[in-house]
Amino acid sequence: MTTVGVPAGWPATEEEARAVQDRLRGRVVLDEPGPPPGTGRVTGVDVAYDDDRDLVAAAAVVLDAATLEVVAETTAVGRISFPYVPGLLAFREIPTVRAALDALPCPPGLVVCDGYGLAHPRRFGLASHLGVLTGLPTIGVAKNPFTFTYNDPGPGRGSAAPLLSGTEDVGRALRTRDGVKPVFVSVGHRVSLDNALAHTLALTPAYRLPETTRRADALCRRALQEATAGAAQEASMRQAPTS
DNA sequence: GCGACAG
DNA sequence: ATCTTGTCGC
Repeated sequence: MTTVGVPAGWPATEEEARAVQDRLRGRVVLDEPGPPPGTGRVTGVDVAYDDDRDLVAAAAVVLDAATLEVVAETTAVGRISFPYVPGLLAFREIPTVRAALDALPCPPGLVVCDGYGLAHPRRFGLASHLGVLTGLPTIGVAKNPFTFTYNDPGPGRGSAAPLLSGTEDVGRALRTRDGVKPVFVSVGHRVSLDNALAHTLALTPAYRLPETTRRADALCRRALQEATAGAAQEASMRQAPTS
């Protein structure tokens, strides 16, 4: 487990954060297809919070894209770097997620984020931001439609419908399991939408959510609990050093 | 101005 | 995200 602080120069206000998004937005690469689904590695990243203790834990789990078996996994714990503000999620998640990615013993391949990429008020969501900062191919798979609209996809797995920001097409509502609520897929960095959808389907042979996010979610929760337990133990040591 | 709003 | 028990169903 890695420990991280808030990076120097990290935005402290919403205004600064929006300015960063406007400045970095132009660096997103949208004209690359990205790695072919089912080959190489796919990495899930996710974060869990304890706002009261000002703790955040991130996990990165690398899967073999063909077998979906775990190849490597890391965690990182740090201080919360930004409040939750819709549209500014990346500033809350990225420092710890990057630390977890940096700690991996192997290249992550495609990174699957829990949230959005292009589908964002300024077209620069978490997946876009993480991709630009790391140079890695990224996609976003979100559980909720955020502020976007869509028509229900057909009932079968694989059915998809446009995710719309007004009249602008920013991603897809994708049914990953028969008769189950869709997930919301958008491109991040260096991956086409078709490839993002294919990867998402390849990662959902059994559940609504990609195996990558399921694994990363479980791991970061565990890491947060261990960090929380560690903090509690240190506190009791200070009160009763012999216990 | 008010409400909604990824995690 | 997180607080939280049981419960219906395959």
